[in-house]
Amino acid sequence: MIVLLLNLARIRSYMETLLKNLKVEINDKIYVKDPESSDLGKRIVKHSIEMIYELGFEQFTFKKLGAAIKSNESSIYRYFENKHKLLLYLTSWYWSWLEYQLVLQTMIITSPQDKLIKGVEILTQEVTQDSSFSHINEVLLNKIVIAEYSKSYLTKEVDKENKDGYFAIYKRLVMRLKDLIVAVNGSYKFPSSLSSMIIDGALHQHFLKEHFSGITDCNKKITPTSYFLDLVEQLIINNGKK
Amino acid sequence: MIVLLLNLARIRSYMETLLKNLKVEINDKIYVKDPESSDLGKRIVKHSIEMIYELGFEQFTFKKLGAAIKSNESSIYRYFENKHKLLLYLTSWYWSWLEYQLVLQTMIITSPQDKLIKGVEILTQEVTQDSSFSHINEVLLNKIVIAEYSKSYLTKEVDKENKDGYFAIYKRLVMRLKDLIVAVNGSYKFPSSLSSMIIDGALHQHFLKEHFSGITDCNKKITPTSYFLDLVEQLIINNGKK
DNA sequence: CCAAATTTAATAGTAATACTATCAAATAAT
DNA sequence: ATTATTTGATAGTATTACTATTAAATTTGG
Repeated sequence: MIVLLLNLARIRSYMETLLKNLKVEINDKIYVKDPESSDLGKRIVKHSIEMIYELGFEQFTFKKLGAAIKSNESSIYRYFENKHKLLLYLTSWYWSWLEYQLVLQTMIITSPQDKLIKGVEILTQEVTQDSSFSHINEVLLNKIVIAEYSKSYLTKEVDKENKDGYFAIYKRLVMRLKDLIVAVNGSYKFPSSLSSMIIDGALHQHFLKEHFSGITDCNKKITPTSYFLDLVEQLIINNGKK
Repeated sequence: MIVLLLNLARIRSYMETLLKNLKVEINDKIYVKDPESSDLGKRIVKHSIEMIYELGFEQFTFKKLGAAIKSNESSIYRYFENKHKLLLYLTSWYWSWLEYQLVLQTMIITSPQDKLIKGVEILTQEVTQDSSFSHINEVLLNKIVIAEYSKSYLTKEVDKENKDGYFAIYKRLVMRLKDLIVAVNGSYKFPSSLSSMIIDGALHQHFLKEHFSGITDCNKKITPTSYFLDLVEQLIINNGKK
């Protein structure tokens, strides 16, 4: 009984530590003023998600956003230097949210294999319901990440921005999946590449099934998740068992 | 002897058919005027490759290109509607060139496994030497494809442009690799997804090793090719043997 | 090889984008 | 209630992404 209580206490403390680290905390160099700190900031975030989803990143402008929220273009510049920084903010928020899902939902699983399977599921499935956070629509944000995330790092400024930590959350998430892979099969030679490929590849397969359906096996029935689960099973789990 | 001659004749005719289909022929809706048809057109292509490589696609403009080739901005618009179309042209050229490499270099291989291995090598390795085509630098073009290709399809116009056949060469190349996969292991459930993932994933891994080296196992010694070869060996070749 | 047709260069101009600056009005904090 | 901060409104700049026009240069066909 005492052992049980001690374990519970340990688990609780462990969870608290994790949850603290997992708060959606975005590098404050990404914004000029924290959009979470005001009503206007939250409206900027909320409506920018809707507008980028509808118009695409190229057609989206601060002027249009200003009109949509009945605020002024110049006010938006007080929160974000430019739309690139806003995209970095939104995608960082998304990866942070996904990391939170990953850690929370794998925490209670003890089997490394089941942990890995759950992890792959979380990181490759489509987001279908808008949960918890009031002003942020995760369903749309998932679609934005599929269509726009690569534009945030395929720039000439990537090395500088990487140094400034703008991609830290994304990279940490890749490393978490890598750790799950290594835990099942320590002898696999390319755990980091596999992890980064699963996360990026899932975005790509989701894109393909919507737009280039001829070059993917994924569709409404066969999900990217089932493809990547099969992949991981063959490469990591089955070989890990041997 | 006669049999041998007949075979040679058949092989030659087969090669001719293939080479005809493989001529770098780009959908003529991509350009206003064929850049191959004039000296100015070739200079536009040659220098746009150098400029996009140096400046990145966002900073590259027709005005700057005009200045670089000592020609006029308006003259460039007679060849390409806008820089997006120019990017489509360059990347189509690249995929066509790669397809040519793929078909030519796998043609003489009879073993399906060796064919697949060679195919994966061709489609995942870095381009290191500028061959054959006078005014097009394939080494730079490969780097442009790594850094910019996804921008050509991650747009709101993708479905329309896809219907117009702007991505046909790329998709055909994915299908060719898929065919190589199926030839080795017909029971693998996701040959198209694996093929598209290898081609896109190789670009991604090349990017990561240059800019986010922490989340890939690839580097100067461990190439993306060795990673993808191992993948294909485990998923397709070993299981195909069983 | 000369005239006609085509291509290219030069210039100008437009609408939109991506900002910056200024200042007044509204709101919140002490 | 006063002060500080935030927001809104207006204006302005440099650059981009084009289009239009016309003259000069080049190519081509008879």
